[in-house]
Amino acid sequence: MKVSELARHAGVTAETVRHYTREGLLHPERNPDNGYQLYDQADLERLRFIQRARTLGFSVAEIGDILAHADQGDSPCPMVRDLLASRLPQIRARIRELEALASRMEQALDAWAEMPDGTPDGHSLCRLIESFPEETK
Amino acid sequence: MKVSELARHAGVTAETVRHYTREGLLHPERNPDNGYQLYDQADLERLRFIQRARTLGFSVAEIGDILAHADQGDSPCPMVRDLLASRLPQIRARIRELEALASRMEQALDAWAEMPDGTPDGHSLCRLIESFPEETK
DNA sequence: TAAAACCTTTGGGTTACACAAAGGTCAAGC
DNA sequence: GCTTGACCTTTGTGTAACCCAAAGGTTTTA
Repeated sequence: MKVSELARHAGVTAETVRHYTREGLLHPERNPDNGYQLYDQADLERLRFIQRARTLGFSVAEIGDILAHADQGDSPCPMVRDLLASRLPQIRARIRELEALASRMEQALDAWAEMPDGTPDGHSLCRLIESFPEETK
Repeated sequence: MKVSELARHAGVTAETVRHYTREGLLHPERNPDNGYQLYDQADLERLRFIQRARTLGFSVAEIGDILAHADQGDSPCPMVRDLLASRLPQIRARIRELEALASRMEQALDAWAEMPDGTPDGHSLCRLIESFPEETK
């Protein structure tokens, strides 16, 4: 398979396939006649593995490590468990941050509903934003 | 004030101040003797404005636009309202994405609790990940 | 006066690709 | 045989908001 063919089979763009190949996650052969990259069925499975791992939140670099371990015959499973377990609280923290942000945004829009637009006057750039309380952490 | 002084007053790093200056959000004068950037009280207020806007989710580029408008004497308030109103649903969408991700991660950790680690065997790289259902969207 | 502390600019790193450019390859139709 | 369109290659740039290192000048302080 050529780049685009593999990409089509997996539902990604050719650029994505090239990216994973550049990053060392896929190891295509080369057609000696034209230099084209040639992928086989195993690469397709590998690409699908990458996709599954991506939906679980693993980074491309992490998946590279996982694949490298597996390629050496070592079980990547303990690493996989650890990565996921340590990433989960980070995701939860990020969610809380975004929820706090959304609350601030809503609160601001609410408070601003009754405020008029102002013209910058040297003291105030935009009273809407200035009316917003500063962070106190 | 020099870079680090301004930074200290606002509780950010000197790098951040330099960044905003490079991006055109702050316009320090120059000490002709040594080329140092000189900030005044108005710059400190401006920096605090930037911080408030950042906590509301505005990007540095957007804040640059807001400040540029204000500097021209135009009220940036309508822009500010619009930006915030259109950003809010995006934030909510992002939250839902992350919640879905967190669910998948939890579900995976649960399911894996009873699974043994495996050794890659040519068919399987890591059954943990492979056991996870593919995305069907 | 020497060292510590701070200033400057330039350039590279982070994440996961997207995209454009310049040029070679290939299959199909005329 | 040749043109055209589709696809391949590599290289380099852009994204967001900074962080950090390097090399070299300046200021402050002991």
